[in-house]
Amino acid sequence: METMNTASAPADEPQWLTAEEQRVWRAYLHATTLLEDHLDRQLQRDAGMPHIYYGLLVGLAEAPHRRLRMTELAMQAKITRSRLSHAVARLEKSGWVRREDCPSDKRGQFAVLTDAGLEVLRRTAPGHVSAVRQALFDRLTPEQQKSLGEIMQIVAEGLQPNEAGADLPWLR
Amino acid sequence: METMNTASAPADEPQWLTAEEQRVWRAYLHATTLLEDHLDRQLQRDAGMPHIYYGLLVGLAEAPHRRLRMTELAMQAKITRSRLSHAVARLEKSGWVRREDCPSDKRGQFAVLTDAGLEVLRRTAPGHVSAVRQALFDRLTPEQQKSLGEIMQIVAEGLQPNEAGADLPWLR
DNA sequence: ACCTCTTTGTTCAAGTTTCAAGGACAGGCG
DNA sequence: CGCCTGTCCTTGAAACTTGAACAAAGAGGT
Repeated sequence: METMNTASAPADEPQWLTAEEQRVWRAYLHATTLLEDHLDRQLQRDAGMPHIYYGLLVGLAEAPHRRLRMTELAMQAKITRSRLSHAVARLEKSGWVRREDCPSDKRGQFAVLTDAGLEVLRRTAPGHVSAVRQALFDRLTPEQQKSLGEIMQIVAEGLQPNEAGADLPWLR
Repeated sequence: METMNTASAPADEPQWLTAEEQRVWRAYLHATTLLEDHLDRQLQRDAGMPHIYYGLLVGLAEAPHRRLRMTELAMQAKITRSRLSHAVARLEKSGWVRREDCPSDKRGQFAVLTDAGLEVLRRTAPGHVSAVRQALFDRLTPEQQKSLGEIMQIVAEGLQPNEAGADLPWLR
């Protein structure tokens, strides 16, 4: 719990955000929560499921044979296996996903997108894409889009549990 | 989905995201969910509350007399009044916030940051700021930080029902 | 005063997420 | 084989979120 700052900041003083950094951080928080809420409501209304569940169906739709091992699906969606377990149970109840045993590993389960699941995607994808466009891409210049992609790529890599050579000094 | 259109902008065909846009969008989704999870866990561990609750305390700490009307606090945090009601109930149970009646409007309630609440903030803010730095600012160039701020500002404004000291003539 | 519409904040029920715990299998090693 | 140890996934309870419905009080108009 000690800070090891020695250079520009006093040893035990935290490095507060500058005024400019605060503006950026708040804008980030506002934009991300507003957008997430917006898309959640859009999908709940039009597809009957929250945004993250929709993302699961998309992940399955793009996978070979429309199926993925639970762990793979969880990693792709950046959620815990526990959360995925509950989510798939719900999607199964809705008839959009079905579970299948893995023949080669008896612990394993496949999540498989059903025809009904694919149909839901087909029906709701245009509206969702449109919502994303309206909220994000339509408002940004090509340069901003490019910049956003780079920035988010960097941030995501930095937080990936077991990737990238992030051996930064672990000061807190 | 197959049915691909050949023209650039057919009237009734959805405008799918380009490959580049998809990359940006996925990077955005991954980065934001990873960062949100990361900060949620950091604060749950160090402060005993989720990120959004922490934001409520910060909002109160910065308000005059460390107090805000429920609706104002909800707007500032970009959450519904219902959610805020539950959150404040929980924060009250933890002793970090207290409710007070509004004298001028008998329906109204103030959420007031207690001394214990301020103390929690004082104790945990450095660690949180540090976490934000490590995950975000330390990884971006000054130009990227600036760009991120602009982009998020635009997105937030686009989704805000209506804000910014806007006294615009609203045609009804 | 009266009536109506809006605002404020809460509550209920249903749904979702988290964390800790656990069952079942796989892989390696003596 | 028997015994670890790690991986895969599920479960249950508690915490959190959501949307609709609600009571109470303000705000205006007539």
